[in-house]
Amino acid sequence: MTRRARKIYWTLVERYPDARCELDFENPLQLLVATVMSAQTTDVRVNLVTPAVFARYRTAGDYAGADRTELETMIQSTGFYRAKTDSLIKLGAALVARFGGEVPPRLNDLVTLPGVGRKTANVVLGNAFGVPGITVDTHFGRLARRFAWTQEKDPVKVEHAVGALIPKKDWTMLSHVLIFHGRRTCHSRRPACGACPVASWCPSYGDGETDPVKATQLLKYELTPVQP
DNA sequence: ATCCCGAGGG
DNA sequence: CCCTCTGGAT
Repeated sequence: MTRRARKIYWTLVERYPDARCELDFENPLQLLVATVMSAQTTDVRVNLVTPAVFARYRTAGDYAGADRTELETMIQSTGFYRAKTDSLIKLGAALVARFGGEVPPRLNDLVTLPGVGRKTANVVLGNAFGVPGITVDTHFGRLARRFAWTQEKDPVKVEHAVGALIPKKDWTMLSHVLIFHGRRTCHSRRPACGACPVASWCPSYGDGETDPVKATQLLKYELTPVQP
């Protein structure tokens, strides 16, 4: 179990050498804001609006005192913009009120912030503070189940199960490569098994949910097919 | 139509 | 467990 998991992990690391956090940021606050905005949209789209947002709002207090309409307009193209604006304003206020305007480098503190769930918290910990964290998004959860690392759906249980298989120092990179793999190859509906570098170790290969032949035809990236 | 590196609320 | 929030790309 552990051996297979690590083999899959290292193979994916080689397959996605560019796997990393793709949100532009210079400090924890910027990453936190960008990550809150990234829900149900793409990093490319978030990076399109953050320059203007970061120029206008530089401190937690700036977000707390933001003009709602102005901020909504700036982040409108990222979707869910009313909920996100609401979160960012409350988030700024909470940072000022409870953490001296700084982003707390602890999971238990981060998840108490408005608009910050466990996934967002671990992104900030891993990429702004260098604290190893597993970010269980929809891709990560799906792949953890396909690889039979766990059948749990509760993100916390998934974290614990996978964390026991992969060394802690690799948790952040593991999150990135699984998410890359989920987006670029092992899609939810039509996984491109014909181009999957870990198909030979995948317990779900050919189980009916996957569609190797047709999925291969949908491949948009130049990946070398691997026969199991 | 379906999906996107979610979170909060019922 | 369910639902809602939203624009943009494919």
